[in-house]
Amino acid sequence: MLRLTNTLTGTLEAFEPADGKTVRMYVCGPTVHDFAHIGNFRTFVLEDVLRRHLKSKGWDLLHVMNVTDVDDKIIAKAREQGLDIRAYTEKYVRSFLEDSDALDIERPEMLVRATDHVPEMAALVETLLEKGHAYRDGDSVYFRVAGLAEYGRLARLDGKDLKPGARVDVDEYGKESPRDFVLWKAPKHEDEPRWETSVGVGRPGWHLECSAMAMKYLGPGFDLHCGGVDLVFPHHTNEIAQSEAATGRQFVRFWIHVEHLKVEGQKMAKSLGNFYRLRDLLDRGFSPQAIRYLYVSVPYRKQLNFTFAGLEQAAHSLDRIREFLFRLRTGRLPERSSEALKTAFLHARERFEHGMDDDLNTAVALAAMFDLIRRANTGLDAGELGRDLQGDIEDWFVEIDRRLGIVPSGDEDGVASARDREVSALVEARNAARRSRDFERADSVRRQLSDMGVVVEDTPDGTRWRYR
RNA sequence: GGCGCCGUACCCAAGUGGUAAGGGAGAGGUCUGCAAAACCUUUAUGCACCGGUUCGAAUCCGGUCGGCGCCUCCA
Repeated sequence: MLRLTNTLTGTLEAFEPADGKTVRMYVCGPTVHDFAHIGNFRTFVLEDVLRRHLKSKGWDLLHVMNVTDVDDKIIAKAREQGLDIRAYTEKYVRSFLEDSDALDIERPEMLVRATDHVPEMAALVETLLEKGHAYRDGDSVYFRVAGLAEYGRLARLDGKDLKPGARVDVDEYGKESPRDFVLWKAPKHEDEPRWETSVGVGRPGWHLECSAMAMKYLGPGFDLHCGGVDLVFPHHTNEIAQSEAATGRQFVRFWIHVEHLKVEGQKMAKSLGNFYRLRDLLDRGFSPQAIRYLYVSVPYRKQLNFTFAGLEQAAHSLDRIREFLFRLRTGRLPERSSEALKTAFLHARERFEHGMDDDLNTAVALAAMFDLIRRANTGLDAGELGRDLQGDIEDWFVEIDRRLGIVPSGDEDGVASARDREVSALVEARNAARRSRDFERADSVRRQLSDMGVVVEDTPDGTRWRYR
């Protein structure tokens, strides 16, 4: 049984899709005004882990992710560059998808852009106006929070504690109350992007797109909605308010929020010089998989302190997995395994699943995997791991990879290329030298291989090699 | 000021009343021509600190100190 912490109640609750079959899930995607940073990707990777876990439970998935491709920053930057917003954002949408692929993030069933759904948003505004939950000020439309008893429940605000002097957008002077938020913005400048819609000329407010698109594709009420913790208020709070005011029913059953990451103990900020995009880390020689491992190693509800030392540790942890699989695949194994080892294998698999079911406790899941690695290595040494388990264990690691995306591939054992044949010849030459006890020659070949990025290891079962 | 989270070994981290998982790093050892990998041993009588509840607390309660988040840009 899967249990997740629902922000709506603040407690761990058993989760299953309302219809028992298909999980309807909406995720707040990137605002494409710039390249996504490593903080964004922590959220997206952990949402991906959730997505994969839900699939493993046997449910179908309808996962919608939005791309916010119109907002103040986009408009300003596009204008600076003399581009229309579509042309401006295209580059960042593409880059987001490339980075997502590099991090092995699965594509949602639907990726939807705000600017493709303006009519739906306008329709939602109309409904809110009709029902008296919205009001006009000039060509702008605002949502009226007053009278909604439930407002702010998600963020645990009592609704009236707006800090005096808090930031209030200067163009929203037309609001009846500071708590109200804009649904539809009248154009401020001549060259601003605008849409002619049933509610008038202008552009949508921030929160509107998610309500409109989520309800269009997932229905007025659906199972799961995810995002970073910073979205709890105001974004998700306002999504709930406007959606439920329009439909009169519960918008989302489960809200899941991913904690932020810090960098070297501090908030990541351009002004602190600790702001990283994925590309920045790859340029420093870190693998996307090490980055993903670091994300996965800390459960989603805990702040992750991102450090380069931590990233190196993650890379080393990956090495341990890689070494084990290499040994498992290349070892000379007996026919049968010991009962104790079989039991340990089943126990590890169980513990992995229990960890994941317990609010996606990825740290426990990884611990279960490493326990099995240690136990299997011992078994390999003692000759108690047989061919009857070899395939099962390999299959399990394929499954772990399908679930967490953190298992190094076995590419080094792949189809022999011309280079592979060259390496094999050198390895054989080295062994010939070793047999004739010409260790100087043997070591010189080892150095040559090392320069080619090849690691050579001598084992009781013979010499094996792989690319570093 | 209001609401909330966190503080576990050198680093990361699990743990939600029953006597400290896991990973990385370090030290010693086994194996080994060398090297690597692997394995074994080792690194918290103690979980920020002080009290309390309890037969028993890292886990519950109160307080103190420290760090972080949100209170209309934010993943």
